[in-house]
Amino acid sequence: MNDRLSELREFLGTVQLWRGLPAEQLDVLAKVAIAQTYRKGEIIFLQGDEGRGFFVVISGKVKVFKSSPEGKEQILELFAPREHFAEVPAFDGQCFPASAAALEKTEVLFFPRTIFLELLQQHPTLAVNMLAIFARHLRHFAKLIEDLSLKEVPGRLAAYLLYLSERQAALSAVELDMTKGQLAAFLGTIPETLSRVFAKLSQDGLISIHGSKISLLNRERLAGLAAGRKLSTPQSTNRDYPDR
Amino acid sequence: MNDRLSELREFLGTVQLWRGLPAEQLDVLAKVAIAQTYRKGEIIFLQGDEGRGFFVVISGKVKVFKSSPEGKEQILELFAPREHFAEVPAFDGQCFPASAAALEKTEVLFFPRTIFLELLQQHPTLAVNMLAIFARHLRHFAKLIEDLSLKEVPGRLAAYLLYLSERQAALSAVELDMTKGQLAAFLGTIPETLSRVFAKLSQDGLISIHGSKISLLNRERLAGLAAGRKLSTPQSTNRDYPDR
DNA sequence: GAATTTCCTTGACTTAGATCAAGAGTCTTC
DNA sequence: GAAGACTCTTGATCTAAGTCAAGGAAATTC
Repeated sequence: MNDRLSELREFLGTVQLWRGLPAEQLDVLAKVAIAQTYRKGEIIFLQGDEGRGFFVVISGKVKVFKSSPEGKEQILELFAPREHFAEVPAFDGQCFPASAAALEKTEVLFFPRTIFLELLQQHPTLAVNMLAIFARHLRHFAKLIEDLSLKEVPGRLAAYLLYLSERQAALSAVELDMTKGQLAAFLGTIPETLSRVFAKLSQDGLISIHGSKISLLNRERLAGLAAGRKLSTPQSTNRDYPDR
Repeated sequence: MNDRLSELREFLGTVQLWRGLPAEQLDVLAKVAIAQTYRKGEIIFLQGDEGRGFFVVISGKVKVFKSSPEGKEQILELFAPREHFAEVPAFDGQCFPASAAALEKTEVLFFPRTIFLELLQQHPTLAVNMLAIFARHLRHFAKLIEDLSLKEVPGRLAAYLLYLSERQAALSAVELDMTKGQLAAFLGTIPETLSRVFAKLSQDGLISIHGSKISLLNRERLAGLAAGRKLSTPQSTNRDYPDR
């Protein structure tokens, strides 16, 4: 019994948000945390639901996404163990701005809003942690908006592959960290289109594909694509942007 | 001399971010603030520039935007007097994630990063103000991503018109708060397309247009469009979203 | 108040990407 | 290890929206 609690406390100490919190507070958190388990595909909350608190992933993987009436889906972010999501509704008390679902069997800890707000009052360091987290999300969203609005699918895919290669510290080959269908929803497209784009990049010799392993054969051209240049046009010098 | 300073102090007191700050601190801020003036169309900073601080609008209007090598532009947010922008780079010290330009003759106050961070340390209330501001931006970005990825241009326009009508507390007619060209960039499209969509909605009897004044003739169908339903399909009942 | 610039609209055309449909792999699961 | 269920690919077609081009309406400037 005590074991489980101290184990939990230790886990909480490794979570970004609670960094710098004294041990007694971690104990309090460990006691109020509500463990939940979700099966693969199960919904955790829906856009518009009342935001009663937020979640920390213990194991598994969670997608936070928007969906349209026609069933198309846009993944906003993915969360792995030790990461947390739905902090915004926990903070401002308004409804969830997106939905969340488990991509595989997933365990999370749920923290009710009230405890979160109390701690935020008492520990200024928490507010700074929180600001850093929000700032990261804002940068990520700004990037996503740029991709959706200004880049074509090949550019988005190229950018993602280069990002993966950086994250995995692998120059020549990367391993996709989700299914291609999920990647499509993450890049703002559909599986059919993504499949064709993979085929195209492969044909043009930029990558080669072996299941979920992708070899990056020409980083330079991939980077060009990611920067918004089309495949056909090798390079174009800078140009003026007339004020719209 | 003293007049200008006290005027400035008073102005700063009305800015969201500094809310709750004691008068002496406002004085300090008034002294370190650097006033800047920009002509219509002038760039304030470019994406990638080092983020040395942030800005409060005194008068005029500012757009924060992303642009592609081909010259297409996506406006992320617009800022009016008393609002501030570029808080994220001021907070995390990294480069600006987007560019900013004046849409008309604009006066701003610039606050160097260092002062901002100092105050943040000393006044926990500031961190909470800041969190509220970040939370608002995050919700706005999430909405923009949803619009870009899941809605067509007519839906985005309808949503914007309804938003304006709410903000202006006007049921029957709204006044556009920017040029149609800017609105196009705000909605993730180009002037030609927006113009056609305006014409379409007008033909179909949803709105009528008199310059920058738009009468909303059928809020219900506008709301349907904004929710992602197509113009042709009058309504469709809820449906399952198979897990992708 | 004429002139120049900026902004908006309309038309003809092109295209990226979505949709629909049908197979082909892969992976579970009993 | 066969059955079923996902997941991915490929082809044919459609369409929303971007591009190019040109004319008209407003608004600024001198």
